[in-house]
Amino acid sequence: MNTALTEPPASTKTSFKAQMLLARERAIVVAVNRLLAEKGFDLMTVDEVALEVGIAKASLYKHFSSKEDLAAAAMVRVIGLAQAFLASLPADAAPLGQLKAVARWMLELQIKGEMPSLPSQNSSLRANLMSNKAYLDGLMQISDQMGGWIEAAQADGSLSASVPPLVVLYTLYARACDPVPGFLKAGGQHSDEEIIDLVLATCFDGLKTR
Amino acid sequence: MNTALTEPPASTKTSFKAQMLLARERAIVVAVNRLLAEKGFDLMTVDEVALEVGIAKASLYKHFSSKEDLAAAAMVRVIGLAQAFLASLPADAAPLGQLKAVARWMLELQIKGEMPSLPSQNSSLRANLMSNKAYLDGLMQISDQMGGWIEAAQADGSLSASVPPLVVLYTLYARACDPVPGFLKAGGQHSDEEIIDLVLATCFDGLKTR
DNA sequence: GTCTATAGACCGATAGAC
DNA sequence: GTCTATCGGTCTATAGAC
Repeated sequence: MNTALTEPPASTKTSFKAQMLLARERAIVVAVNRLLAEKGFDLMTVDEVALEVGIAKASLYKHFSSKEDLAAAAMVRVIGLAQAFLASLPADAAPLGQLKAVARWMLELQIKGEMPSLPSQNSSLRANLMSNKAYLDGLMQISDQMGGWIEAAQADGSLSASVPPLVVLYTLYARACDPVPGFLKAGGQHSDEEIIDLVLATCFDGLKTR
Repeated sequence: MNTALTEPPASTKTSFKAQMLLARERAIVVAVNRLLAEKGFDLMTVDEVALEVGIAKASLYKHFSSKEDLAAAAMVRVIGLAQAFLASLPADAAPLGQLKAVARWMLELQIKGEMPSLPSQNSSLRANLMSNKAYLDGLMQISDQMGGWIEAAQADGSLSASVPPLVVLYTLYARACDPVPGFLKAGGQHSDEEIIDLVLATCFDGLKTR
């Protein structure tokens, strides 16, 4: 056997343990993300999460002190994915194209069943999220970037100037929990790609004839 | 005293009792409707409903045999309201105008906090609703009527022909649970009327410049 | 006096927390 | 693996109508 593998330097020992913890934490968050997308916060049980990860429920509470914290971690993860996607976009593209790309990305995540959705009514959950710095900072950064594109797109005439930028931003965010893709998917008449194209078209072009 | 009031015909005796039952049933359904709009199905408790109506929980179960039945009754009520609204529309108006009117009606109901919203994930609830004839019949009738308008609007060129009618129908239905009005209302920058106009405009005209 | 409907205690199950 | 709270659902004693 390779001694480099069986006898790593002492410094990697703690690093290894830390990495295991990190890996398990990631696994937990991924599981929560999926369950949150599948059943929503209220119907997701902590037991399910532990079962899916394959660890004891008590171990969950070593990482996250409440069910709300679990959900918050999943939201922070998605925010991070969104930030990574935004950063991967070519900086010199047309602003309207950037906005469309973001909307498409959210719809793809949703239709793949990987978009966690929290009930907007649950106040304890909202309070928890609103005191989560990582979530708020990420959301703010995304909103700033998209806000810039929205203003640029209105300035270059591609986006309607009669809709306030905040309304545009919220309308795009709302694609993350749009029920229409799910309805269409259940209908079975369209492929996922067609569904996304249709929803994007109705969102940007409207229902009326152009 | 008026004997006509103190001594009604015998037939009104049972009618009076029945009317009281009916009135209470209506009160229950209205309360459920409000709570369903406010907190959603999962967070609404049967005790709350009983408290709001001012009757004992056991009395609730004289009228409705389960929490799912309560929710279904609220949905049937809203379906009935929608049917009444559709029937009140002038039959000779332009089809696009009819569709806009329906979307506006749904948004108004939602922004007033009177649109019950069920989690689309809860399967026991869905099964219950899907076996409710009154609900299904009402929904079908509404869909037929709106489907007719959609096809007419596409035929007269006012509605985009490149969007399948079913997608149009679902997109309009989705206004009932659109989170954008709630976000805008929380922002406090717009009146309810402005919010509805903005959401309707983005829905029918799209985000892009025309 | 009888009978119905009500109020409110009560039970079992489940889920979050430790 | 345990503890506790909560919630959906039921049971029983009682008040009031006839």
